[in-house]
Amino acid sequence: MSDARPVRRQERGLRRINEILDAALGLFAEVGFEATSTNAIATRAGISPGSLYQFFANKEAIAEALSVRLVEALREAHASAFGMASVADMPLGDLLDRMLDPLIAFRVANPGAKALFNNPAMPAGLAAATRPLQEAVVGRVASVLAARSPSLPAADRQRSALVGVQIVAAVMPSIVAAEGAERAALITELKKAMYGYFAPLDSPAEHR
Amino acid sequence: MSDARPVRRQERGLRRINEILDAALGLFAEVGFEATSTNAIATRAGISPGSLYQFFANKEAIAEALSVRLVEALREAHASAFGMASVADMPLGDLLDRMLDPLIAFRVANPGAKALFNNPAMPAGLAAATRPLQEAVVGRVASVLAARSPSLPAADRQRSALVGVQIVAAVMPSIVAAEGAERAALITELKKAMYGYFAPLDSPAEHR
DNA sequence: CGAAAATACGAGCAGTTACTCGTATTAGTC
DNA sequence: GACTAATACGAGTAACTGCTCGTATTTTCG
Repeated sequence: MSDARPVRRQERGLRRINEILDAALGLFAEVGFEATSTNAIATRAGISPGSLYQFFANKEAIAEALSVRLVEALREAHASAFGMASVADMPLGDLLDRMLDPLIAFRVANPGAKALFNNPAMPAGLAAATRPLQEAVVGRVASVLAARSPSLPAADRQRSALVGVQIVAAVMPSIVAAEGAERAALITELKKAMYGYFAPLDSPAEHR
Repeated sequence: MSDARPVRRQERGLRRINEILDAALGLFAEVGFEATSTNAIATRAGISPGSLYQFFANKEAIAEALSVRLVEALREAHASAFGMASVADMPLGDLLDRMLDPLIAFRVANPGAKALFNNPAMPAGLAAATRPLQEAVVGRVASVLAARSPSLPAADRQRSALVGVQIVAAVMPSIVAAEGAERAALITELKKAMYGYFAPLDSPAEHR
């Protein structure tokens, strides 16, 4: 109802935006989305509360921007992992390695991402802000599934992708929290679970 | 540091405690733990904020008591489902049905339980309050695993139980949210995932 | 240079939160 | 019936929340 006028950002402003996003990501990692106050974000970013609101309309908008930044980063991580290789022809085990390893590396490197990813107890505002992220991830998995199992009905495919993503999301916090050998063991368990779930759905060429 | 003196509850008090717990469970289901205010719990329970604190030291203590109540209810649900039948000899598919069906029924009937169960984004206070619940559930699964696969090292068994519980916890909200055919389909998916994960660990008598 | 836009500040606002406290009522016990 | 402990009330408190606003500085650009 008021000004929809877009602001012409200068370089300084773009830098600030990134600093704010970094601060928010760190705080989300440490105390979660709800418990992170906008004043705390501003303080960690080294600016005043007023300045923060020069760049973001509200707290939810920060989560949204963060979500966009994460989709982008994840897209790149996966793109480099897949390269030109066709997703349809790979053995399932290799495919899981190629999809999960970058994702795990990403989550280990960005513990704050946890707050943004699909998890069952997401506060209302956050859920709205990260819906595109969730959909991007589930859609990505569904399209891989479509390539490998063209005979699977679309609804089943979508549901399987969702469940697969939820399983990964469920185990990921333990993986990120663990270290060394225990982390490796948990990663193995996750892959076993994913393999056990997807192998029966997979293209006949794959399993025995 | 102050009074550790236990209060001698009268019947009226015990009734109030249950009313408070019911109110809290309902609100947790509707808006989540963090967003539920203690004043709102008191109001729904039909008492004043002051009265609430006659029975619970703080908000976290309410979650704790609720957690205890849920462990109890769940224990009963599972006990009646198992009866005398030995957990060690059952086919894996049957075992999964017997463990998961009552759990799903319980969660559908108690949507508020969602806030109390293991989920990755649990606020700090709630996590502390419900740790016993998590441990009870994981321990239960681990002991079933121990009965069926005695050769599995204890550490592996514990880890597998944890991952199994996390998978269930991850898919459960979707199941509770869905209805009719979609819910049934999601339950099937969950069981497929659990079967795929546990079958390779299971006692040799079981698979093929 | 000079004006407009972008960036910056931080005290402060209205609202909410978990929780307290002084006081009143009710129930159990001798 | 009297004494004590349990239950009940609800206005109040201090802290904190997301966010605003008046004002000041810096940058861009003609």
